[in-house]
Amino acid sequence: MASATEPPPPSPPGEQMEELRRGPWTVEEDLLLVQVVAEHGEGRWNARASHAGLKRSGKSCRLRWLNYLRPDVRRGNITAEEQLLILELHCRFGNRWSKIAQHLPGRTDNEIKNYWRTRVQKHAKQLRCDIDSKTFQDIVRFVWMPRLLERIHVDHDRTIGTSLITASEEHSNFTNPNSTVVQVRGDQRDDKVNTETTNGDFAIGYEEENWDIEQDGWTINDLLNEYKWDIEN
DNA sequence: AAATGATCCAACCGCATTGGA
DNA sequence: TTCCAATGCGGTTGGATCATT
Repeated sequence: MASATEPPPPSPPGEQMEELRRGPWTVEEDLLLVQVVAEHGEGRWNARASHAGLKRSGKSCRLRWLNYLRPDVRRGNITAEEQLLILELHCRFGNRWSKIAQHLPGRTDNEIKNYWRTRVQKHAKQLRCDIDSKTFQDIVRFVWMPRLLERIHVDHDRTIGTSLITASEEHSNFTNPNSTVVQVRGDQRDDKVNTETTNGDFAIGYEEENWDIEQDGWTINDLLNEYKWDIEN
């Protein structure tokens, strides 16, 4: 936390009264913050802010550091593995974002929260069910999570180059060799979802998914019942 | 090409908790 | 024990960007 060489106490009264800056951070501000944290470490954010000459609240500095400037912060798309972990952990911890973030190195609570709100809640909305409902929890458990597992499996095979079959074949065989259910679902969804790419692979990306199940004549119960039946047999 | 709507995400806000004086 | 500043956390907002019409 605080280093031996502490910055001087907060600025004089005149300066304290100065209006604090808000909104997006500039490159210059980022550099100042990085520099002051490198010199004095994290914590005591109000002192750090004034020491660096930043017209920002300590709170704002802390948030900027933790969510953006920290060297170990991981940026870019949430991977299938991470998605799966988030779904699992959310089952266990609920909206305890910081708790969930502890299990995803480099990901911030803010990022996970945003992921949940934008992607997961969107699906609940599309399915016209409450995100906290048993129905949606079942969909997550029995449909979404198996599909993520499947995707991880496919990606893994593709990466190590041992799979000679196409992802589309894999897609229908993985969860249950006797099952065609997942494949049927995939085929029935929007073109954007499981579009076959030029190399014959399936783009099963979550980002492209669009669960217009009811639009395709499938109700939530149809989906759950059939999928439950399928995994039980 | 312009207008409009949808989506994403950085940043803010308010409340709760912690820890030191 | 009480007070208060710092910190942590979850919810919310607003602007930028992308997609669609």
